Amino acid sequence: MRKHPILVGLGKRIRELRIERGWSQENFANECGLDRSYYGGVERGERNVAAINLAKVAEVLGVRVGDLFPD
Amino acid sequence: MRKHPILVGLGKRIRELRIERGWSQENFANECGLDRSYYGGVERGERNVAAINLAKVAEVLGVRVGDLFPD
DNA sequence: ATGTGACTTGAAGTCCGTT
DNA sequence: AAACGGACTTCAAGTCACA
Repeated sequence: MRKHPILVGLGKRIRELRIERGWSQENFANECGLDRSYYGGVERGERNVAAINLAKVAEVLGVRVGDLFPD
Repeated sequence: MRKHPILVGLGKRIRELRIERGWSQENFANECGLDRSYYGGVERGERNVAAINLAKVAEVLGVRVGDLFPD
């Protein structure tokens, strides 16, 4: 599987924000309209997630898409 | 899914930044390691570009990935 | 130099399950 | 609650010819 550093950083950041908000992966994934299995892979940095799904995640988290990427 | 507003906004922003730097689509795409035709589609909002390609574009533009998304 | 349509291939994304 | 797998279907990635 792929573990591109960009994706790992992205996954870690999203996970942080989700946990801050007290969501489970499963509930959060459902809220975003994503499959729980797929979403788990995103947090683990194994999925090269595309822009529209990034936008969905950012919206549910209540942040801008840019905030999903670590500096 | 094609011409999604998120993608159109993203493409416009990327185009702005590219033109500011005086690149042609073709030269810029090559610099990013992308095909010019594919890249053109990104600027037109016709491609749901994924995180790794966003990272390539941001790097060549010298901005953070978050800066590619309009507020 | 860019827009566009058509195309193939590999990965994105879904749906079920078990650990 | 989360990781992980199999078996799918859909779409992003990447390329080309032509306008």
